[in-house]
Amino acid sequence: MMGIRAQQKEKTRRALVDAAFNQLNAERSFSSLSLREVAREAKIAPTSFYRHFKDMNELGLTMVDEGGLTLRQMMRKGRQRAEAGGSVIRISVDTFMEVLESNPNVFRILLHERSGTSAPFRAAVAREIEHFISELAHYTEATAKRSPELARAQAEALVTLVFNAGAAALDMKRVDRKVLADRLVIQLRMVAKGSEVLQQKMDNK
Amino acid sequence: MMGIRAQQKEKTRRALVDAAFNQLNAERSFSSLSLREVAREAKIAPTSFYRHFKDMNELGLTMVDEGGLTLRQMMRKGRQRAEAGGSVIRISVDTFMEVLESNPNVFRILLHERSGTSAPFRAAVAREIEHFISELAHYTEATAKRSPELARAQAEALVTLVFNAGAAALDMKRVDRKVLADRLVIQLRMVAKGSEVLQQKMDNK
DNA sequence: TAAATTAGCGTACAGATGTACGCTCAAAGT
DNA sequence: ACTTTGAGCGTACATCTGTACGCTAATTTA
Repeated sequence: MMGIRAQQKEKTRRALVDAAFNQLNAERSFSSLSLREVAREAKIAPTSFYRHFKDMNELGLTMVDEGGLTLRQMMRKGRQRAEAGGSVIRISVDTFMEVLESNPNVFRILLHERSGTSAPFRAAVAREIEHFISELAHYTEATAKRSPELARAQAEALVTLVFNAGAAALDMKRVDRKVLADRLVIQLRMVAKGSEVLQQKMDNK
Repeated sequence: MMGIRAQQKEKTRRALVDAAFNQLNAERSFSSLSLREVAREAKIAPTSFYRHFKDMNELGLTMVDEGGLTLRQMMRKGRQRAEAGGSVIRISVDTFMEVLESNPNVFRILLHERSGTSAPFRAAVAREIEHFISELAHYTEATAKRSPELARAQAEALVTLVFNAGAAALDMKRVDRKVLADRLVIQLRMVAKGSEVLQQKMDNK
């Protein structure tokens, strides 16, 4: 059990993480946040920040980790829904858009820092997305009988398209997001179909 | 003809733009540059910056415009090469990678600010990339007999995959870039093939 | 030739930033 | 009951930022 002291500390730590997440929006990226701003939002003195994180970088990596968690929860949710039958692609896109909508700032940090300026950040995000890709590749290899190379390329393309659409969707109105999602589904079908054809060509040689 | 005075002014202006481009690298994005840093690099006093640009934002938009120019030159080059025959996809990817390698910082600002925090920047980059997409869609619609909607979705997917690979390639060694380019070609073929199949299905109804 | 324009500079200032240091005082450990 | 620990605070400082203001000197215009 956690002592009173540890509980309070955890609470403040969360306040810091939440404060950082809350300051993110279309016009504000993590790297533009200052330590003092975050501390201010979390209602602690700037210098108290150091009781919890070595620096802003460490806070950021914590946030990316939480993003990874969200991604994995999303995968589980998608898989569950897919079991009930229906178009896997459609279900996945809908699930993605739902999760995106209810955790915009989690995706903001993932999508932005993916091509950000901090190498550790990029690596951390890449690692999380890699999970996604390799799981998808494995799944495709097994169920759709693709060669490992093709499965990998296909998975990568799918994930690229999905995340890219996600970044675009973040600051859209619901209506536009719907259009985007529909087009995304078509694009994913292109990749899936095309991959199938390429695989057939290889098999016939 | 340009007077001595106007010439010198233009020279300094270029020095500022070049200074900004030169400060960009994997660890340094445009938005992290300060007016003073740029002025320092260009060897002028900070306050002289204002003789050329209203603020850093205006400098940045100028840089994005130059990026658009590079993109259009690239398209022209790709088209010329493609006329000589061969795989359009392969030729396009190779051209892209070449241009990327010789103008890394131009692509840095385009690729980074595409998902950056400044709305005007995002709009400017989006406009440049939109050229790309619509030209490609038009081309595909004409030569491969696609419906406008499918051509558009296909072009968007292709461009997304290419630019995404470009962002990843920026900070890779030559060898890794080769692997990436080969995989990109496969992915683009998937999209092209898949689009073809989808179009056929539509036509047969 | 005289007057007007202007690119570039130096000084100056208010505001923000990260963080070092030492204090307090409630909780945990003994 | 005592000592130790440590989360949070306030003060302080050096550094950086954007930019206002006024000057100079060379070019352009009249």
